[in-house]
Amino acid sequence: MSSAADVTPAGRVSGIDKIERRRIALAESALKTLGELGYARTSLREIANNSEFTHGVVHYYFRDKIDLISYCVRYYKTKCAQRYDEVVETATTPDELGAGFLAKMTQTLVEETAMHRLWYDLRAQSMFEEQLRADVVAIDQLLEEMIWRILSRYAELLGAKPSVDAATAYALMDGLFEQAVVAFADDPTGAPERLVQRVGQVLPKLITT
Amino acid sequence: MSSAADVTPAGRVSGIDKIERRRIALAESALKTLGELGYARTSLREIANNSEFTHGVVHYYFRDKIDLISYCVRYYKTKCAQRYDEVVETATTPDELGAGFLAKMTQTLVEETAMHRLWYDLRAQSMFEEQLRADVVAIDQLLEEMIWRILSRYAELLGAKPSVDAATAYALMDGLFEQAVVAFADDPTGAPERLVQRVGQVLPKLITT
DNA sequence: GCAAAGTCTTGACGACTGTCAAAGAACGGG
DNA sequence: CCCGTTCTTTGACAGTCGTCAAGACTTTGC
Repeated sequence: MSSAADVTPAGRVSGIDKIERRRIALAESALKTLGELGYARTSLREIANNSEFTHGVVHYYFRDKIDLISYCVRYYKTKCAQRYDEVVETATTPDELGAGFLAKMTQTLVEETAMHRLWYDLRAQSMFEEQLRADVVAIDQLLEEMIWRILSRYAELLGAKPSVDAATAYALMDGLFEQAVVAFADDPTGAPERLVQRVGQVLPKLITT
Repeated sequence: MSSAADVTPAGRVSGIDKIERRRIALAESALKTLGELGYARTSLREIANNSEFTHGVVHYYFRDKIDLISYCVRYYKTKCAQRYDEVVETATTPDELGAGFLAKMTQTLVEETAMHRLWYDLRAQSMFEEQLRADVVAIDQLLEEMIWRILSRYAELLGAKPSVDAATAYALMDGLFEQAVVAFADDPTGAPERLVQRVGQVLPKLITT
């Protein structure tokens, strides 16, 4: 498992980078705990216990709990942004793009279940805690753009055009994905296959030839 | 404001009914607080404070916190089940059904924002707390059937058939609605209109003439 | 009208939370 | 090597949480 807190080849890190690396290391550890327990049940002490640090260190690098969570969310954002970009860039046929998209979708559903659970949790929490709202909105925007890149490229390869706007397309795909995440949490059996079947059902309806 | 704990005209209530009425009154009060604060920030004392009862009463009628929340969820379920049934039964043309559906959808978005926020919160929590899972799954099932009644009736009035299965249709509609609820929580301006526009965009694509 | 059952209030408990401050360790420049 | 800065540990704080129990009040059955 690679850590983002690796030192440079020179063995030294500049001061500002060092504290940034600590923050990243803490965020990664916190995300692991958050994904396991959810926002409500995760305490700073629990985060510290599941890491190599003590609970005092957390407060040395983050002003308070919201600051930490907020940082985690922003850090997480950078990871899921370009998850599908490779598929979009390499696919040369509609089928290839569709298959690649579905494959990546089920892969992330299975391999990063905890992160997705956490995302839907945090999005719900943002409706009650306005301090989370800005970060959540930003991630939603990012995901919407990602879906739009896929859909418009898919239409382009078919010599067609998307028949819905970006926000609608994202809401539809997200609805299917969240359903799969909830179902997967309840019983992993068959959830990925059902997701593939349903997305495959819907995707052709979102373009006009 | 009518309470579900009204006494019968005779002024007496049977023993079993009385405790059931208390539970309902407590659940309604709890739902108000839950919708305002969300699952994580709602304590039993807060529920009691926002009601006419003391915190001891809560524990007299409910074994523990999960028992109360679970009861609230089941109680809430019965209210949203037949929300759209009237529209389905009275509409005689596709446009009438579509318009009625959209009108009810935006109405409940605006008037019952808190309840919807709570629902998406609880569904997310159910992925971490398995005690909530059964109730959440039951409600999801109910909502899926509701959407299916609308869509299949809509298709019927058009002399057509739905082009997606019930689970897919529900996931799509739910994705659009959740997007609207989140957007509405952030900024109520225009969210209902955007929801109408998007659902109107999608609905025709879910049937094959 | 009295005893028994049911209902409610009050106060307490142990555990947990976020936050902070003071003491200690590690480190780097002089 | 030593001293000042940076980092870390530890322990404590005030508050809140869910839970429970002992007693007071109310209703019911006879």
